[in-house]
Amino acid sequence: MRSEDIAKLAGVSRSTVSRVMNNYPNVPEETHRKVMKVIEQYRYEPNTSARVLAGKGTNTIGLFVVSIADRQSSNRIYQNNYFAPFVDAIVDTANSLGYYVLIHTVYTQEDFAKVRQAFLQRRIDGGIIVGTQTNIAMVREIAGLQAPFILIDYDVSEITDNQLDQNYMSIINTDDYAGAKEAVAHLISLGHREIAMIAGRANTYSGRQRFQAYVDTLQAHDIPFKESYVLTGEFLKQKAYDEVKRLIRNGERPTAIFSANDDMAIAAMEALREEGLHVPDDVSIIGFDDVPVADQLAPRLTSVRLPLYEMSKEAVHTVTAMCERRQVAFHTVQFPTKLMIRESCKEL
Amino acid sequence: MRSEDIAKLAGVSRSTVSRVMNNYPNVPEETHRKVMKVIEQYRYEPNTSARVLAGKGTNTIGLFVVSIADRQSSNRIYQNNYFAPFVDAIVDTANSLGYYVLIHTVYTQEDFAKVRQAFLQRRIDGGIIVGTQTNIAMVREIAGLQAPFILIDYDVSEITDNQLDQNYMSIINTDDYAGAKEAVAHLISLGHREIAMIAGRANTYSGRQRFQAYVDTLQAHDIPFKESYVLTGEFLKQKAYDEVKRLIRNGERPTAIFSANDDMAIAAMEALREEGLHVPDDVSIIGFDDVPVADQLAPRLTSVRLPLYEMSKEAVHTVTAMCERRQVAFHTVQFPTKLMIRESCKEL
DNA sequence: TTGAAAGCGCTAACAA
DNA sequence: TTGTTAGCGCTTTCAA
Repeated sequence: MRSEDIAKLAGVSRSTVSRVMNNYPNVPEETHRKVMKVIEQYRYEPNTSARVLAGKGTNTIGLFVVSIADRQSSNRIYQNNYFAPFVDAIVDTANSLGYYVLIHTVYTQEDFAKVRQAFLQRRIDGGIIVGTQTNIAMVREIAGLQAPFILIDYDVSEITDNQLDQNYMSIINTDDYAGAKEAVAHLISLGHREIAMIAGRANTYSGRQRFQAYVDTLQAHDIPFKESYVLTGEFLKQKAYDEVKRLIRNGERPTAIFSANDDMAIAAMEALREEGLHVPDDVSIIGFDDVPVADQLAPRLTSVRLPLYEMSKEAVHTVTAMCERRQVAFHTVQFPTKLMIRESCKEL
Repeated sequence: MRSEDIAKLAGVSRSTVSRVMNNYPNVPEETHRKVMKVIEQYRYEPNTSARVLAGKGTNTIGLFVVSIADRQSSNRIYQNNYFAPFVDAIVDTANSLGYYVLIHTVYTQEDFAKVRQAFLQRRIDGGIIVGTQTNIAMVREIAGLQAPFILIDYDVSEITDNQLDQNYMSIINTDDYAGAKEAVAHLISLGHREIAMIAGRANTYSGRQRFQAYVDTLQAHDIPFKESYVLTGEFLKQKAYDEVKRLIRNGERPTAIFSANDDMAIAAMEALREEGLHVPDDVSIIGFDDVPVADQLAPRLTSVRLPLYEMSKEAVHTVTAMCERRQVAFHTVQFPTKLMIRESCKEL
């Protein structure tokens, strides 16, 4: 069924059908009703490709999830404790605004070609990129596409320093620094001074911020920084697990561990258990992200909550506003975190 | 940059550019190279809408997640322990086959209009629907769209009984009956005879199969069926929690509970704990789905594993094959389940 | 208020 | 082997 068919059935021209479909004001109510009746009767839906080709938007946004896990890893699909709620919230919000969401996962540098393609092939009006590792070349390229996009978790200063075209870009972050500071300060307030950290990837903004806050907060409380207490977890369960095992077997005995994300904290708990150490009696642990399961573990994990839903909503609202030219200025938001105190930390 | 621009730069016609882009055989290597060079230099990507309008496929499949949770529920996004791996696996598989995925969540009857729209507007070449509740009218309507689609978890006999057009349809299930039977038999083999069940929704195929297997297996072992032992959990955490509390407060004391999914099993564990009952010492529990967290709980949850990744792969391969006319026949597959024995069940 | 017609960027049948 | 040309189904300008 094409607009021409509807036009014939309603006794009008294709133009009028189009005007009705697009709610143009210069259609008398009578005509509108007449055409609408046929449209509904035949459940006519205009062909998206045709309307896009004729100049309309796609009403679709791209969601690109840059994953740190291997494509090969067979349990990769179980590693997205962090991303799933994002995807969920973004899809929902977009849907509720009448947008479709084209989703693509990115594992390799070559996969990035796919995000460029999606824009260049005009499959989407705008995009949201989550999980980006520092990659100014990539960001510059996307910025050059002149299509609206949002980066979630990216260093704003890197954009400004490199004088990128900011007209189509926005950045949404959480206040990772403040969140991490609060977490470490919490441990210190419980009497801990031997605090190890399982660090995230240094090539992500959040990874760097959380680590820097750890360093600074120790210093602010006159606690010496120990190199051996810094574990490189890279945000990966397995890495964290191995590092914690190594730490313990080296005879190190921190009384507390601050983990840059919950997945690693969970892996750490497992490693500690296997080494005969009890959480929180022997070692206190704080995670980051407050993934859904944090509250279902034994002991329930103390963690820094990120307002993922609000962030996703903001991302979708911003990108669609940009798509519709309702908003043009470069814009960055930083959402506050919240320390969720549960059972995994003990006062010394 | 349009194909015409490329044509000019390469000194050929648009047709030749098109032939190169589509890997037509009748282009001499020389010409191919010449054109390719310009294409790569300018990073030309053909406009998707134009090629679709000219008769090509969209290279996009729709993924429709029919959710049982409320759109309103603030913690809805945390309720998708089951769907997240599906989405993940489907997106990945599709991406690896060169397909994009358009994802949409469906909460209400009206939302179903969106899946029809996606097809009718020709946004997608085919679709996968997961989480469908029995809704023969809906299935009939989609079948009438003459576009390939896959139903995951749907009663095959309902399709055949209703004589639906099967030319564009396939169904992928797990052997829920066998899985549930194995789970209940496991409890019985541990000496349990007082076995309650938290049932899923009766309007889903898996919900019905799991329940029927419970009934049949009890009977096969001469264990009387007790109406009061059937809790209506509807696959929802909250419902299950409330029902378990009610059961216990009514003074009922089953020694084991078989739950139709893990989310409800987790809720049950919480409810039992609050009632002062210990798992597995006082009550044994088996879940279904084997969600990622099942292995991280305390005690680690015994559960029936579904091969989600394989199912997703199969779904994507089938739907793309149908889109490309490589496969046309109606086709249904049933994947085997596997009982993962962990710590939540005790021998009496 | 409405219709005719041009054009969006591509593919494919046809002709050369 | 290559180019010309006619659509694909819509929106929108222009003219009536």
